[in-house]
Amino acid sequence: MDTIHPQTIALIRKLESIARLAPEEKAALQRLPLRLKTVAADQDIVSEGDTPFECCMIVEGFACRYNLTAQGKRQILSFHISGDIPDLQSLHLKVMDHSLGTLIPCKLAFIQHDDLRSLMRNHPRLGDLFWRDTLIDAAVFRQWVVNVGRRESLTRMAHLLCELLVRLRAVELVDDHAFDLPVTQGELADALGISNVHVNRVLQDLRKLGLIALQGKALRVLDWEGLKTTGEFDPTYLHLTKEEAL
Amino acid sequence: MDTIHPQTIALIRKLESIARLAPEEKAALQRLPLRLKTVAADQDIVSEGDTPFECCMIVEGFACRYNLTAQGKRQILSFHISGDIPDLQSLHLKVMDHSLGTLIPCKLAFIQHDDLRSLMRNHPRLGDLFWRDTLIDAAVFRQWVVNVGRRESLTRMAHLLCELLVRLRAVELVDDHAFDLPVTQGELADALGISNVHVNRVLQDLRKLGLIALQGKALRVLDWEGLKTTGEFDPTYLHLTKEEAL
DNA sequence: CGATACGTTGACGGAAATCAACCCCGGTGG
DNA sequence: CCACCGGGGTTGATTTCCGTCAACGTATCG
Repeated sequence: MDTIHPQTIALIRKLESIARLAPEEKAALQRLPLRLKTVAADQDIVSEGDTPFECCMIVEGFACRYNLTAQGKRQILSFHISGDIPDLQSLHLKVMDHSLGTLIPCKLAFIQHDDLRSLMRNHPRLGDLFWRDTLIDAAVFRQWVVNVGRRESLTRMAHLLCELLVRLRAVELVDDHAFDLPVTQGELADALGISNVHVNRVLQDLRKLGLIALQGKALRVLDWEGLKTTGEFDPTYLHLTKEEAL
Repeated sequence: MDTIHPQTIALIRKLESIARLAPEEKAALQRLPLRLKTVAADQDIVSEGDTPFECCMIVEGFACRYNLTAQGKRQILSFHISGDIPDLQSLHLKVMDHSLGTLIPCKLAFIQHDDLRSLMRNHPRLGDLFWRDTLIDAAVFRQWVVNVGRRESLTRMAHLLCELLVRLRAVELVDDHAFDLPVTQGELADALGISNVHVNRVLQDLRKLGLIALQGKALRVLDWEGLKTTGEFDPTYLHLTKEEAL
């Protein structure tokens, strides 16, 4: 019951990227009861219409939230990485209005709503912090609205890559501007609201501009300043504590 | 200090559309200290980069949150109506990552962060309710991502009109499928990520299909079922307590 | 009553979708 | 061991939706 769970390291690292944690808060997080699960690629973790009684923390892997239109088109709403709790909103919104699925095999840790609630009762600052986390979530959605609504496809792609780099770096998954991008071009297309064919062309353009190198799933940003400029990227909306200028 | 403020009626009505309120909670809301202000059309209430110390409640009028791209294009992120507190997120996100502005002259009521915090301390259920409100906010952003990313312009417009009708009806601003839409076509364009010329054509298409009547700012939905169908509209994401089927 | 903002219409152009091959590569099974 | 298969990536040809430009109509207001 009071076991310390190493899987919470990812969560703590993520939360520390958006706020300070007191030692006793970290300890309380580490004692959260977890239900561990490994899930294959392309599986729903939670589906639209579900009424979950627990939240899902990504320990390792790559997941996304998405919606399907009546025409059967998919729009990916956000990508999620180690330390994220993508369905934290289910604490206060009973019915899922979108789905959460894996993109590659994932290690997950489920946390009961009740356990989260008592944690927040005992540690009000953690309650505020989780609220803050969902607010940052919303800020990211806002940027995505701008991205798909008002930016041309090259800018869109650059912006997405910038966001991923900064978020991955915050949880130490970036090695000198290089990181793993384990998604298909079709999935990028569904995130950016463009076609998979066009994703291919835009990625080539970014390569020709000398901004990125991409071989297989290995992405290296060759010109960070240039990528930020073409992506019109300003990390303010991620509300990180240490401004990761770099 | 313990004055009862009639301006909170709008807020209470809005909160009651997404949860039940206990009498003492309503009373506490009515005693919130307010700073009233009237603002002309097309004025920023809060601007990107600001660090507000208070939140803004719309008593009457029509406002929007928006962002500007490097190319000077505007993307409207959400519309806000009577009872909304569009910048509630500033409680936990110090820096505004977008702007909040009026679309028509508005009556506003500002509430100090500190007053909100003590309100939530004394009434934890209200704290949860405000959190819930920001989560619904995020759900609306998600739908907008889908709308702008994966729907064609006619569907997009229909979806937006459906959302506005349901939200306005929840605060009793709809009279038998008719309501005031006090925004220009250019503003609709900035919300939908299309051009103002195209907005004009899409609105004409909706009229030709017999779905809406629009003269000046007066919008009447002639075929609600038809509009919902062409807009692929499912109100679940608004998380209203009484499902406004109608 | 002119100034100005908003709405409407038509002509034209362009960014990206769609369609259709084809390639490459890893996995599987005969 | 190699043939087959299928998913993902790449490329070119064609189409389409929507943007841009430009002109004109209309309404509101100081």
